[in-house]
Amino acid sequence: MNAMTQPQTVLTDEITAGADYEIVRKVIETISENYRDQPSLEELAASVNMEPTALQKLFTRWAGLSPKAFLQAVTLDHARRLLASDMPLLDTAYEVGLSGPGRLHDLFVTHEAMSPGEFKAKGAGLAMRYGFHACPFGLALVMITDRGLAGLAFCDPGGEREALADMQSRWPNARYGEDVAATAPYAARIFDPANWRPDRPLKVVLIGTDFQVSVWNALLKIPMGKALAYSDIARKIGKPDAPRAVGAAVGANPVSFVVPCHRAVGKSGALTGYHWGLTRKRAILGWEAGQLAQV
DNA sequence: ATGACATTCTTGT
DNA sequence: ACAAGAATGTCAT
Repeated sequence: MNAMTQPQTVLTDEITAGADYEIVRKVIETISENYRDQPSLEELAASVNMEPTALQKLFTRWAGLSPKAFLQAVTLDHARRLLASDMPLLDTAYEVGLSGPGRLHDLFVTHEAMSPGEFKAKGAGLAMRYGFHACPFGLALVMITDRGLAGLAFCDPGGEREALADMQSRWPNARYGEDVAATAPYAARIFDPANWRPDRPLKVVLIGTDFQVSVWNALLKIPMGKALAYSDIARKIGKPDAPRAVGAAVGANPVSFVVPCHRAVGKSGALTGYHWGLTRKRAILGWEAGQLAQV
């Protein structure tokens, strides 16, 4: 009955990309459940009924990392190393210095917060356009206003309606309309590192409470390939005793991936929760490790 | 390793 | 206004 609300926007090549992610996702799941046992390529391939070489190729093309290297990247030790680097992340002016070595910079964004009045209206008078697009982590729901990107959510094929409802509940009074042509350029820019350039920053509108916006700001200053503990973020925004509230605020981030909520981890380096699924958090972290490895 | 609880902010009633 | 919940952290077993 809801067939009409299922957007028929997925092109052929995007469908195969989605199917690939399904396989990759299963493998990642297997890896993260048994990473202590160091599952071999053969075992992983068997778990998804594939030839080892085929899986190797698919996985590497997807992540820029072999399954074995990926296994390394989601290990506790690795996350701990990301934390251990004691460079003064949040004290340096992040916007200026990063244009240096080729592709080694992050997605650049300019962001503005919504005025308190607009926030209180829960999106009233806001025209929200949205579209679903294939990305390396499944399907991405991109939502934009005329002031820039306002929302980014993830789902698996078939979960479109649920993801859309999740996002709409955040701004119940906004008007919504599907507009894939308008959102497609955003998706292309966000998920292709080749388009991450300071001269073409991405416009983002942050819609949230003061506390939430300050947390999201802190997240934006974590460079790719680094991570911060929730308690560290709490300290950085001047609320050292509120790590749990930080966790809640991170989880409420409506623009996932662009605001790198996946770079917040537990103090021990353990990957804790993720609104769109812990597997996806691992996938994103592994994918970022692959991007860095390609430089 | 496991579990209780402390502490802060958001949200729905 | 109040109570419950949240993507945590810590301390005691």
